[in-house]
Amino acid sequence: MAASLDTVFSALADPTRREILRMLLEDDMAVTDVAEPFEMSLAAISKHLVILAGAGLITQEKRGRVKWCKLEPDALKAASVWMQGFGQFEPVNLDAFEAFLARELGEEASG
Amino acid sequence: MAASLDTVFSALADPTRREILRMLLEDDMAVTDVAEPFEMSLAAISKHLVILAGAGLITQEKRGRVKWCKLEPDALKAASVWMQGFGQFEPVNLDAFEAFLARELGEEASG
DNA sequence: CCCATATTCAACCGATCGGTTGACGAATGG
DNA sequence: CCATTCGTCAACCGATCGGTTGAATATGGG
Repeated sequence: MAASLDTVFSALADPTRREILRMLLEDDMAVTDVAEPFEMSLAAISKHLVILAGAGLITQEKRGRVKWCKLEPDALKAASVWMQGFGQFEPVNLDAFEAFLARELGEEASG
Repeated sequence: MAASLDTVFSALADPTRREILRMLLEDDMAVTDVAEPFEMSLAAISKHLVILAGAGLITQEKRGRVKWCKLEPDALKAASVWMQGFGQFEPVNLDAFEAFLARELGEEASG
């Protein structure tokens, strides 16, 4: 479950895989539907999905013939925390602070 | 300067390079000193440093014979922002909020 | 000047990566 | 039952990766 920083960062290093994550942000998808917009084989996409699952960034559940892919954003947490360790060098980081507040408060207001 | 997400994430995917960044968090270092704690050749470390510089995560400045390596934490910003796009799925993320506040306020208090 | 130090370059190596293709297995439905 | 759809497996390919070694290129100091 808790994948290493190695696997998470290397999973994120490929633009196809990042695009897949972005697509899954909107909704869960079947493997075939994930592959559709890409100009590469289904097998290639299937491999990318295995790598994303190995990094914990998605989970896959088979229902009938169809394997559904679901984003698991929590897997980014360890990587994010690691990166935050370097943020202390930024003078105040007001931008990030405001973005953070806007997101949290916006969520509270609308949820 | 502004490196791609590809180069940043793949630079971060290697544990040796992450350890180098961690070392540079404490202070600027010469190439030879960066290499010292690792059980691999100087040339290998030199290559790692080139990759980190290519990703914008460090800069290197030659003074005399010695090439100094300096952390550039801002290079993590784009990657961090990209990752934050997935954070909205986390219910409230109080942990991150508190960590953020602690860091920012702690800096203000001690600075 | 000459030698030591600091770092990179160049060639090489085996392993992994990202892709292909074709065969295969598993579930669906007329 | 049989054709079809969904997805993976296996073998293969060229390219890139992470490492080595040895030579080359500065630079500094006595």
